[in-house]
Amino acid sequence: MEFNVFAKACPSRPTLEHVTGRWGGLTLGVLVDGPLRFNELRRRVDGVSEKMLSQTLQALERDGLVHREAQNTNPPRVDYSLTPLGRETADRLLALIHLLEARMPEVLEAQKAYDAR
Amino acid sequence: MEFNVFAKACPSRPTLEHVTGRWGGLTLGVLVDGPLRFNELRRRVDGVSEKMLSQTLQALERDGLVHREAQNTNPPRVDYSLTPLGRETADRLLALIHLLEARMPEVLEAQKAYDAR
DNA sequence: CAGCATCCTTATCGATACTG
DNA sequence: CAGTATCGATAAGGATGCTG
Repeated sequence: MEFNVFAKACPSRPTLEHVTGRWGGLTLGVLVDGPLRFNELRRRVDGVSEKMLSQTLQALERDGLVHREAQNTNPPRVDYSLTPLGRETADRLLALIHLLEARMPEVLEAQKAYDAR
Repeated sequence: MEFNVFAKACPSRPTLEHVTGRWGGLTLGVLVDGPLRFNELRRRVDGVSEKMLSQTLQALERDGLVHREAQNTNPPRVDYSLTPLGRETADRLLALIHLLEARMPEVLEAQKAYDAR
């Protein structure tokens, strides 16, 4: 079977959107450093709301990229971690993120030039 | 200077969003094969509307990832191509896309398992 | 702590019509 | 051909209150 994200109806496209979406990428990104709990994640992914983080984690879990482990204690404790596939995905994502971060001076330069026209 | 996409106000975050956004990534992805004209792009990025493609291209051009070359002929002809930075970015993006496409069976499997609970 | 439910505001998007 | 302008539907997102 062939998958192609460039095709409108390909099932790979929703998954790509989860991974590259506003919060999906950042969530995967912070999880490469190891498992994190819900509120820990919230703090690291600066700006994400409870609701969005929750939704994002569910989508990533459903895609098999994130593993959710709930301990039935009081207070409750839930650990989120990357699956093997999640880690591979996150690695590629971080390669992109690091490139962009490193080249931001160039980007800002281009923006200034564009706006000056 | 330090850039960090995980920080809410970092200027790198909008750029990451342009690159990983719904249409930005696909647009960069098809441009790796060489320069394309507007309507050619529209056809290849299946599902994108005129408006979204236009906006996407402007954002990518402003970030210095895409080069726009307009010829003042009649009918008009405009070629879009990747800048060197755009190409490096697209390469990383494609690495991610190809990984996901290759592993979609695994993803679909995980989704089925998730939904069955 | 780790969420879900609800409401409400805002941005996104697509469709349509139009221009140089 | 390569767009821009405008509008209405829809979805994303934030704030708040509540639960086990």
